[in-house]
Amino acid sequence: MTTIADVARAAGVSTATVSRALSNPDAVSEPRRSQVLQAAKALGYAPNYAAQSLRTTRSQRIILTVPDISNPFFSAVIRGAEEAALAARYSLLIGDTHHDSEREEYYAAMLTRREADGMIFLGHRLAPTMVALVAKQGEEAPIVNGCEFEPGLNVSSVHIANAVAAAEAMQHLYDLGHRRIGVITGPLLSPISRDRLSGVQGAAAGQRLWDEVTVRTGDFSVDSGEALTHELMAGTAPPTAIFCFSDEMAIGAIAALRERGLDCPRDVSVIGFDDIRYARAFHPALTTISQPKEAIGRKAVEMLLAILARKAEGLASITLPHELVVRASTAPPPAG
Amino acid sequence: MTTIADVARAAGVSTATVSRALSNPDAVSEPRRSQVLQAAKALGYAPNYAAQSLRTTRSQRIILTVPDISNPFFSAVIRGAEEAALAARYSLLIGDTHHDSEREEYYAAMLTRREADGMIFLGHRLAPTMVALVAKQGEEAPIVNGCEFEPGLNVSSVHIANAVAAAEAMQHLYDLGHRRIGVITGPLLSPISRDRLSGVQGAAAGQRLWDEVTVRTGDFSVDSGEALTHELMAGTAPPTAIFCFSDEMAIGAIAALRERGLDCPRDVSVIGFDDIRYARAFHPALTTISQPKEAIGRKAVEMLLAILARKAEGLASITLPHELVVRASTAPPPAG
DNA sequence: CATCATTTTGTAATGGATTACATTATGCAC
DNA sequence: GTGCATAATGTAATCCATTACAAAATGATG
Repeated sequence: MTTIADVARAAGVSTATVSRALSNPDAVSEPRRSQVLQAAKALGYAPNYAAQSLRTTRSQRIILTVPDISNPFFSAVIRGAEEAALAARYSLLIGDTHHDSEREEYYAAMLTRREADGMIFLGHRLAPTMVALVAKQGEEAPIVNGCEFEPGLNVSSVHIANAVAAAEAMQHLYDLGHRRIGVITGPLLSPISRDRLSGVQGAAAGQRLWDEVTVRTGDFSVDSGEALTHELMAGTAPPTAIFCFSDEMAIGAIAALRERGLDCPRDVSVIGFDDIRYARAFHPALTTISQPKEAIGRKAVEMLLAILARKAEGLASITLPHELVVRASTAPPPAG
Repeated sequence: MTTIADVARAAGVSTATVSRALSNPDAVSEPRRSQVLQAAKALGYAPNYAAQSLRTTRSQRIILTVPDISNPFFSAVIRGAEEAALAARYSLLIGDTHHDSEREEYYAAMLTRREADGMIFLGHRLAPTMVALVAKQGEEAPIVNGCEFEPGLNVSSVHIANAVAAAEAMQHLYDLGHRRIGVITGPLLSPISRDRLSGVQGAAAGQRLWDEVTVRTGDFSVDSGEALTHELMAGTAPPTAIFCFSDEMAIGAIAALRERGLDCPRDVSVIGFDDIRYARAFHPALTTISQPKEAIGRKAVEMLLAILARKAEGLASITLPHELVVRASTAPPPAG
């Protein structure tokens, strides 16, 4: 491995000059600078990452944990984060937690070991190590929550207005003429689900139709959407529309309807949440709440970088715009 | 930050003993060991990653580059890789290249800087830095290719038998009675596409029906599947079945058929490739070639670790089993 | 109890870059 | 040409853990 000393020797200067020529060019006179650059190039020199990181106490890394990396919603967020990180010459370390707290803790420990300068977590749970860090460092703690917003955690976050979005989804169904609506939420441990449910309640109450809403708790998966739709449709007076808190569950819901010989949207409307990559190509194309996924990822990184640069002013909770995208999976209820 | 010296002081031993107690417990007598462990715990000590990495010249990191992280095929591979890496106490640095060679080079440079011990790339192109590394280190170069297999690259790889799989897909269509078949490939720069196309040719020639095959070159995206299907169907004597080299293109193909008022599989059968997460839930559920995505990721990591441990014996090119999954998007051609 | 082998522990060098501080070179004014 | 401010460069300490080697402790043997 070529070291800075090799370059220094080749260029006939000190290691200090090499270091400066590379990382702070203005501090070196032109002739030296090109000498150094040339020597570095000739030797194929690249600064050793560990040494640099040890000396500067900066890793230029961000650790991002996701509950499930193969979920296209999360992977879109990751994509945005990666982009923003790259632009700032940071790199992303990705941890798939599989919703498992042991893994969450494992990744959290990376901050302690200074493997990363900061952490972004997409989820609603904070590993004990991180809670301790927040307790100690307060708003200086280099932690940002993406997608969710749990005030008790005391960390900055980026998300959409989940309650508002959910209310809009409901209102869309009411506007189409639906009265009996089934709602399939995500786990109620997550604020995302609770917020959306509040929005549902608000919208329903506004129409004096809360009695006509049936709520079931899913887990965001296709399977749970499918199973719970069967449950909803099996009752007397089944709903004419189903609002799922994720597109995956909406896909499951539509599959269940089909299994029961029902057509979406003719017999039952379905509305999803997220606007994942396949929402448009699916048949029927999903009506859904579009989340600015890439932007959430980008913004989360930017917020984290601001904290790291000590430019953040207190905790921030940023709300990004969502959008109701009406496609083919919703329609007026069948006559009668 | 607490350092090893703090722990040493607190435990009344030397730093060497602390280091040993932590990373090589057998080398330390029982009483000391517990002294040290207790002190470390009390102080909340965790070894500094950069220092450790600098000293040992091991980063315990693997860099994995993907052309598009939000593609569920790749994210499933990543998931498998992450798992295997974690099991070996390595962590994964993920780089989304957006198919962009500059980014490929950027991530490749991480190896040079020793930010990672090895690299796995899902794609068919090797950045110049990596090519140079392979030229220098030969089969010792810590690089593994996932999904594709390009012999000229001289790196080990994990993949399925693409030609065989493609031939099986064609044979499935022939068995159903199809004669005129449209094929939508991926970019022919990638060996994956070329191999699959060879399989198609083999199967068609075996039936003496190569004349009846129409090939179009896509880019694996939903959009290209859609556009090229329109092209295929616009001709005189359009195909009765379409084989797409990715599920995403198959989804696009089915959408195009629907736009033309055609039903899949009644009027035209469609078969995909990959068996992504949504293949099953899509309507009609996709007939496709299932790739062992997680296993590819896992295996790639294992191969890389073997190279790093100098346990690999020469270049390896591992073929994992695929499977034709027949679902609802294929059926016999319409009568007449 | 002396001797030697074996464990255990400590001392200090090491990995490679950055940077405070010291030194030397350069430029400008008179 | 001298003196002084400023720019450029160099010397060496530093970041923190690991580990070769040296030293000390322990135990076994006769």
